Amino acid sequence: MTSTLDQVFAALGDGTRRQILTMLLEDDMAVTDVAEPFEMSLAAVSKHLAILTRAGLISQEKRGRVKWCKLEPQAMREAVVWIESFGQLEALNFDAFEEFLERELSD
Amino acid sequence: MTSTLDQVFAALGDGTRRQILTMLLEDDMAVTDVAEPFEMSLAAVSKHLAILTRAGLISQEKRGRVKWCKLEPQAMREAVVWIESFGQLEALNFDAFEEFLERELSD
DNA sequence: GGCACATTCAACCATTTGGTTGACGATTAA
DNA sequence: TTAATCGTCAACCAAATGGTTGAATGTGCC
Repeated sequence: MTSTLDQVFAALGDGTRRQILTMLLEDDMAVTDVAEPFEMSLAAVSKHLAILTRAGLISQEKRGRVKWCKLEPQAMREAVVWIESFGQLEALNFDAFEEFLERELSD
Repeated sequence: MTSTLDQVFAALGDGTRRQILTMLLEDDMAVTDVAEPFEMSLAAVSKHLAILTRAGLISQEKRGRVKWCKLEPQAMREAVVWIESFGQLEALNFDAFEEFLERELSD
């Protein structure tokens, strides 16, 4: 049951990585610049970026010797849909909802 | 930097746990009943429930020898707020909602 | 060419996760 | 009181996380 959803949520489950994503809202950044505000090694930040890349939350493109990190916010979409749909489901009367589903999916 | 947000996102980063949350949408459940559809030991499910409890996504109350699990969906609120800050959450699109339903409720 | 810079790789370490099995304490029911 | 049920605990295992350091690889600059 390893889906993208697994990786997206897991990637978001770390404050350092959420902070990186927030930084990338402003602009694309080189790995070294991403690492600058953190009190950890460059290699550690590089690993965080790999996890974000694997989850599809960022992309990395090498130009010259610099690797640029770019936010890919649509990767969050599936997670948003899950979490938001969850909220909507919760508000529903489940029995009525099942009837609705049967009607809707039976053709 | 371990926040509730860390725990909520990390807890959601596992398909088994998301499925448990979906099951609990319908009604409160005993641990044994939660475990029933899964092909893993009761002890394993018990650990998943502990992780969900630590994240605040469910609560557990023991009555007699049965421990009841109850969804606490407001724990997701902080996560929704965070994720919404990326401006990706437009009005929920119905197609995506249906996709979600088919994924979550098909089996 | 040679040096400095940007980034990753490799090896290591401690902790957490996701699973197992078997024993155990608590509770209910016969 | 004895037996069955509910759920966790303890010990173990393999794999992943989050970090370190030091060496290696590319690339740009003088």
